[in-house]
Amino acid sequence: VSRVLNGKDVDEDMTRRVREVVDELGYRPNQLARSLRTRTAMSWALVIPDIQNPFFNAIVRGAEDVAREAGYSLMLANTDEDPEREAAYFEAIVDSRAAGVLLIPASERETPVDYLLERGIPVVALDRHPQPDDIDSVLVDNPLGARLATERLLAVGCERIACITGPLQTTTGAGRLEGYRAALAEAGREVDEALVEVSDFREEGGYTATMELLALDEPPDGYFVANNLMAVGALEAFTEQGVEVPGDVKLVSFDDIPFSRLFRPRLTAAAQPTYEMGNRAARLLLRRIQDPDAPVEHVVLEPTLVVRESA
Amino acid sequence: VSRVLNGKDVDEDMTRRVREVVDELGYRPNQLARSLRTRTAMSWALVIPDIQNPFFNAIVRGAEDVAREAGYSLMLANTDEDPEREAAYFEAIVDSRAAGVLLIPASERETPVDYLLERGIPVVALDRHPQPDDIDSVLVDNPLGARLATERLLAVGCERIACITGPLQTTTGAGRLEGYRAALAEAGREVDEALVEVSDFREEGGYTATMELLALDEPPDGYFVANNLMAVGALEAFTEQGVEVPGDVKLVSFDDIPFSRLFRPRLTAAAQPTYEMGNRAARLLLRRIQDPDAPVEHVVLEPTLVVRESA
DNA sequence: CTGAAAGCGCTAACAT
DNA sequence: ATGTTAGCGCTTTCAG
Repeated sequence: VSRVLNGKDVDEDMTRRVREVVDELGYRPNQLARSLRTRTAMSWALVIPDIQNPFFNAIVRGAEDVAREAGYSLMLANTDEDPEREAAYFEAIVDSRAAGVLLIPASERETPVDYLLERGIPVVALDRHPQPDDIDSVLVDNPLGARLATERLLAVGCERIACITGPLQTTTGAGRLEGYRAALAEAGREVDEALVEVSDFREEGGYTATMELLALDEPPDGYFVANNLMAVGALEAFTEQGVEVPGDVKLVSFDDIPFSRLFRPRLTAAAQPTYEMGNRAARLLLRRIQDPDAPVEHVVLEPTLVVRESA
Repeated sequence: VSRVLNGKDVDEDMTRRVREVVDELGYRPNQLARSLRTRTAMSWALVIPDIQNPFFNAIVRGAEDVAREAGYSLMLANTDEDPEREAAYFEAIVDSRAAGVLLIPASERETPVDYLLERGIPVVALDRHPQPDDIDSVLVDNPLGARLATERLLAVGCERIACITGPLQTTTGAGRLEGYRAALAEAGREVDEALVEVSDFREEGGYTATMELLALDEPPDGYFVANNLMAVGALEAFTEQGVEVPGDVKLVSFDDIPFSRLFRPRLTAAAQPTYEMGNRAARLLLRRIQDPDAPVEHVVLEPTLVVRESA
């Protein structure tokens, strides 16, 4: 029976007979026993840091389609940006003998990718790059997106452009600040370090940073905010302080927000190709499973500027 | 070793000795083998219909906290409102011998809850109620929420109040329409059937329904829209047609939307206690696992009206 | 090509 | 209280 169901060499008669009985009995192999024996299961895990961040949710879609088509079921794990929870999920993933993991690391330094690798589970990194960078990855060109955003602010006539970025030890935080600097340099502007805020990619952080910038003697007239949540925080600060966008100041964010066309103002943003990111990562994982020795691949996707009202 | 690790009767000496060696070797039991033997695993599945709908995402949080505390890992499955995908996930869930399932059914009629139940996996229904209603469930009081919403529209002086609801074969669609009717009846108003639109809980559907209502000879001056996505669609229709909210018409939606305070206009809504829903459902599941014969419980939570700008 | 037997790593039942 | 054995349901040798 095992041989028939797994498509090994069996003659036709046998095959037919087995199939018949299988159908009749509605027999389904016990996958647990199968996994115990083969040491692998037909499932993938997708580890995301924040189930409530629409950016990550959009990535899921792209991965799902590939997984389903290849016959894998995709289980999601929400780490809440907490390395401890992430570690707990890693254990559960190993326990389940998942065939592979799509990982958006909670932390670039603490995330124990090796724990999975050592146990034979291939990992593809998404959005952020965990420490040992010898695994497949799909990232977005962060400096490019930041440059597009900053250039837009320059183009609409901003003189003093602020940058609210995330933690500098993250690829995203550092890369986006880098792009901002590059854009200003190219335009022959000097960077006023007082206008650079290193925050935390959270709504609250964006709010606080904006309040600080607003309190400056010479406040900025343009804001590049390095992710969606912080942009929301910035908008709140503006509303609270009666600052009009795009009247008084302009703003460009990184990451799009669903329904953002209903915002006041509608946000101009460097949008990431979220579906594509999930899709490519899943395809990398598939390849890695089929050919463990394939050369490591680092895919870099390009963000695009979506111009709306805010700048 | 098995006995020590599972806390059976063993004397101290033995326990200590085993523990020592376990630590030294970094031994971790193979959960697959364990599950094969015990026919159950320390994991739960949470099945949601749309990973991009913030309402469902918020529910996840409440469930996670309970699961983690009780030592279960929570795996998410996104069905995309598709009964076929849902069925595929059900198989994967059975295969994994999950200890229980938190289910937001993709369809109230087609969802094969029995498939899980027959295989000994307890199920708690959330938000929607699948056909055989002899399982634990956590629902929101849909009629009440709709009444609160409609009463608000009455209170702000609306004369012709429309209702855009979801499919009537769903508890949510039917219940919300029911509450709308009840509120009007209580106020001594007659329901103009031309103002009742049965749609599909999607953005597109909300848009279309609103366009139809707008085209009426005597268009409504108040809109009760029965979920968040359709409210977004309605807002789009208004924007497109140059209808001002709350100037020209008022609107109250069901379900809150994250960041909706940044909307133009900020939405007044009957908000569901999402965290609480996930939390209660998870606690019901826990109880059901510990005591399979406990009486079936149907929890009904109350929505609250959040008044903002739109009505 | 097929039948038989061993064994994946664990727990539960049976002895002692 | 502990040592021993059988067996969960599969796949993979090894013979034939």
